[in-house]
This record gives sequence, structure tokens and C-alpha cells, in this order.
Amino acid sequence: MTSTVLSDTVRAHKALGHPARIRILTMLRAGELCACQITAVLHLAPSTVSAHLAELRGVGLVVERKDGRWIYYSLAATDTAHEMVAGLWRRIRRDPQIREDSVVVKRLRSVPVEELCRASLDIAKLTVDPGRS
Amino acid sequence: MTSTVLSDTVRAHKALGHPARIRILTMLRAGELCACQITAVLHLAPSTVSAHLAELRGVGLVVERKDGRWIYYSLAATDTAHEMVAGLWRRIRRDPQIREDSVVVKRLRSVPVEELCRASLDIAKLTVDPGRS
DNA sequence: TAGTCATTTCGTCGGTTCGCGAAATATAGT
DNA sequence: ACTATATTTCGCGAACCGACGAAATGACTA
Repeated sequence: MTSTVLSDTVRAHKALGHPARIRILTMLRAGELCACQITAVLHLAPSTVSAHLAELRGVGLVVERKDGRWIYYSLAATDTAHEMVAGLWRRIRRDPQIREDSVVVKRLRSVPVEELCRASLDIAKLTVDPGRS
Repeated sequence: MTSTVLSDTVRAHKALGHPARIRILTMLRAGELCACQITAVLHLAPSTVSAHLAELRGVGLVVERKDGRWIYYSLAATDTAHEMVAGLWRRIRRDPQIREDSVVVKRLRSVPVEELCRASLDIAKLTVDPGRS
């Protein structure tokens, strides 16, 4: 696999060239999320979300951490990742879809992952506990 | 055509998701260039270069100015364009291909456009005049 | 008016991307 | 061992992208 600065930069920008992947990156700004949580927000097939996450990981924007049955994703701690996400955020933060994602994610975080999965990733079925960050 | 912050951002990043378009944007940092000059540097068919330029213009990163037979392209004077190209430049400036482009462009600028076109866009045929900026 | 030349538009072909469902993988609980 | 389940991998069809050459456009030049 040929890797130059140019081709790496192309790949990174291609990774941001899809709404689902932009939504994932901005969601992760607030902290790690497991694949099922991301799937619940995006309303896409798990296999589709997995492919998006694999691409983000492939270009080094995202990092995974395994914990039992769940795989948690978070933003990579590299300079490039920080800069790209920061630049992205400056433009994207006004978008209504992105804003809504952030409130949905906040609700997700107020509930244990197991419960979300028990509810078949359907956020509407969650019993929200307002007492958590 | 639906236009939201998110979809516009996706389109902009897609535009940077190709080496030819990244090379064009970085070339234009030093000032405007006509389509034939860009074609000479990239070694692509004129119709291909035209398509890349059309895409860059479509997402508002680049602007065109007509002057007789020639069409000059330059970076758009918007905040978004400035920010994206600045962020891009920070990563791309070390790339050998990009560096070489910049010396080729410098040679191109030392010669009137008509002469380049008379030489069938073949840079090797140019009689370089070292006495110009 | 006719000719030349820079550029774009159009049609096409091969390759890539994106979505899904089905099957494979791996981990936890019983 | 067996089951349940979170995630990935695989295979596929539809849509999109990028390259080219040929033809159209538009502007100088003789």
C-alpha cells in the first residue's frame, strides 16, 4: 500500500466525504461510543455502520477499544485527527442534524448500553434517567 | 438541490478527496492560473482538468475569470475556502509531488501563456526566462 | 467570413462507493 | 456445551466517479 502525504490526505478527506462519517466524528467529540450506540443514532444497518467505522479507523481518525461484547470507538489522539475534527466542527456545528444528534447522544449516555441493546437500538423505547452527565 | 450545512460540508470534503484537485488548490495559493497551465502541470486531458475545476467551482472553493480565450482560476475569497486551504496546506506542504508542482508552476509563470500553448502544453519545450517573479 | 485555438460539454467505459441481508466471529451467561 | 448477542465480513446490486476522445462553444486573427 503506497502511502505519501498526498495520498494520505486524499484518503482522510474522502473519509469526511460522507454525512454518516461526519456525524460519527462529531458525536465522538463528546467521548467514546460503542458501535450499537452509533447505529441507534444513525438508523443504518449495523453492517453499514461497521463499514463506516472501519474506514474512519483505516485513515487514523478513530480508535477502537474492546470491552467484553462491546467495541468502543473514540477520536484518535493524533495531531491530524485533532486538527481535522476541529476544522470540521467549526463549520458543522450549526447544522440542525448535527445538533439533534448531540441531544440524542446525551440521552443515550444517560442509560447503560445493555438497556439500549435490549430495546433493539430503538431510542424511543429507552427509559431516560435525567440524573447523569 | 438540497443545501444544508452538513451536505455542503460533505461536498467540500469530497472535492478535496482527489489528488488532482488537492494539487490544483495548492497551486492556486500562489495566484491565479489558466486552465491550460493547470493542464500542463497535471498531465491530464483538458476535459478531465475542466471537470475537476468545475467541481471545485461548484463547491465554492475556486472562482473563474474570463480573459479573452483564456479562463483564469483562483482561490475563492470566502472564509470557508481560506480555512480549508489553510488546513490543507499545513498537512500537504511536505509532499514531494506538491513541492515539485510549485517549482513547475514557478517556471510556468516566467513565460507568457501564449508560448506555453504554442508548445502544446509541454513544459519541457519552454524557453525559460529567469528574470521574473 | 473563415480559421485557429482554449475551453467546455457529452457519451462512454471501467472502477469505486454505499446500502443491505446473510453468514461468520467472538464474547458473556447458563 | 449451548444460547444469546454485539460486531464484522462477505456478496451483491444500484448509484456515483474519473478518465478519455469527439464534438460543441466562444473568442481572437487574418
